Amino acid sequence: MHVKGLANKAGVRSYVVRYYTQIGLLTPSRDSDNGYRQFSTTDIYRVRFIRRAKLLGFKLSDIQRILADADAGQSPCREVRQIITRRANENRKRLQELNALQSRIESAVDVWESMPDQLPSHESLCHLIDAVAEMGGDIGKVEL
Amino acid sequence: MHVKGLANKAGVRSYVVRYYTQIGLLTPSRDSDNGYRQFSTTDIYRVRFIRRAKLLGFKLSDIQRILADADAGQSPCREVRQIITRRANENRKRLQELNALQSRIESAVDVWESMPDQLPSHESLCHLIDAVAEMGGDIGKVEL
DNA sequence: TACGACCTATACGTTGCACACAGCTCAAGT
DNA sequence: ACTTGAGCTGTGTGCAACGTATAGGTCGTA
Repeated sequence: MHVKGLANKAGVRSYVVRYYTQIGLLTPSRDSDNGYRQFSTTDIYRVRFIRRAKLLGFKLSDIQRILADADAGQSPCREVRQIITRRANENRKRLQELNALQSRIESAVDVWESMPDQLPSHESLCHLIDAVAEMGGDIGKVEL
Repeated sequence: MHVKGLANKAGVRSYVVRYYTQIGLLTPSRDSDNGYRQFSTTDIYRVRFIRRAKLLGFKLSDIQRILADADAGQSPCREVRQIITRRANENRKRLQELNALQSRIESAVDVWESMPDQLPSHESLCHLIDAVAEMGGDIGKVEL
């Protein structure tokens, strides 16, 4: 099985398979004829496992550690429990931030409905955005 | 004013100033003595504006367009309205996804409380993760 | 054997920083 | 005047997880 074959059976795109190979999540042999990556049927389970783990919010680097345990014949479940607990907390915080962002956006849209467009002045590049800045919060790290 | 000066007055780190310069959000001249980036006081407003816009979920590429309008003496507000409306919808979708993810995670943690760790078998690399896979959903694109 | 659809490989672009490293500047101390 | 040394500067590289651009290889059919 080559790249496309595995990709189809696992439900991902070809470049995903190549990327996972590149970072060591998959370790195919090479077809001696043409040098193509040669995958086994267990790689199908492996890729599906990776996607399921990502569904739960695991990062690929997490998954790498988990798979390393499994490959070594050890139960990765303890590792899994640790990671998922940490990730759950991170996500909770992230969700709060995003919810706050969305609130800011939606109230901004509301406010702007009734405001006219205006040319930029010296200290205000766009009063629409400055208007929201009044609504509080310092300018810390923001992520989308 | 050099990099650190602007960074302090605008409330960001030095490398942020350098990055914004690199992508063209800031266009300092160069100190003829030593080649350092030379900023003006209006750059302080500019950086603060950028941070406020980011607070509202604008991407730096959005901001670039907005600032280009403002630099050309045109009101960027129409552009702003368009972008923010689009972004609001995107964020709404993203929030739904993240909420769903968090639900999956938390119920997974609950389920796992009562499950024992287990060695990986042929078709199951980690039954803790496989257990959640049963709970539905295909393996589409997932983002953290 | 020639064609062309499809596959492959590598390499680079994306976003918004964060950091490593080496060199430069400037004030204080001797 | 000279030497520290802290702190600043510049460039360059790395990160996550792909997506894409490009050039070339392979295989079935005619």
